[in-house]
Amino acid sequence: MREKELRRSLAVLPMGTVMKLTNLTARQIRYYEEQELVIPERNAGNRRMYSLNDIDKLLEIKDFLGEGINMAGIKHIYEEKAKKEQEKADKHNTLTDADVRRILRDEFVSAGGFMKDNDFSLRNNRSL
DNA sequence: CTTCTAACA
DNA sequence: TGTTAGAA
Repeated sequence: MREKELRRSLAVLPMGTVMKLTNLTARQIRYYEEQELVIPERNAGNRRMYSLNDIDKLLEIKDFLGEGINMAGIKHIYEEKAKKEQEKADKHNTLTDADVRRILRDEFVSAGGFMKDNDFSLRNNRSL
């Protein structure tokens, strides 16, 4: 499920393709970039290159606009979404007590070269 | 031929 | 947002 995300993030679509896929004008697409929504990569020739995720976001923006939401509103929506994703990332990266114990054990093992005795290592593993 | 930036009879 | 000019 990680490989798929990588491919969806690959910027391989030029403006013309994005216009056809989203039915938006180049003017609009560039304007949304100015508003810091959907920032595309640039190729060697300074051409904007979009990813499939960018396409999804542009379509989402088009929907929001169609529902009568303005730029400020859309920006607010993504700001909130970014905050929640950050919180989740923080929690996901929090070490559990089990993680700390495992890391501590590995540190001691590599530092002292203990655990040569099988009985000792088995007893030690059982306690972890 | 396509896309980019900058600007507005 | 549309459109256009001139460059890349």
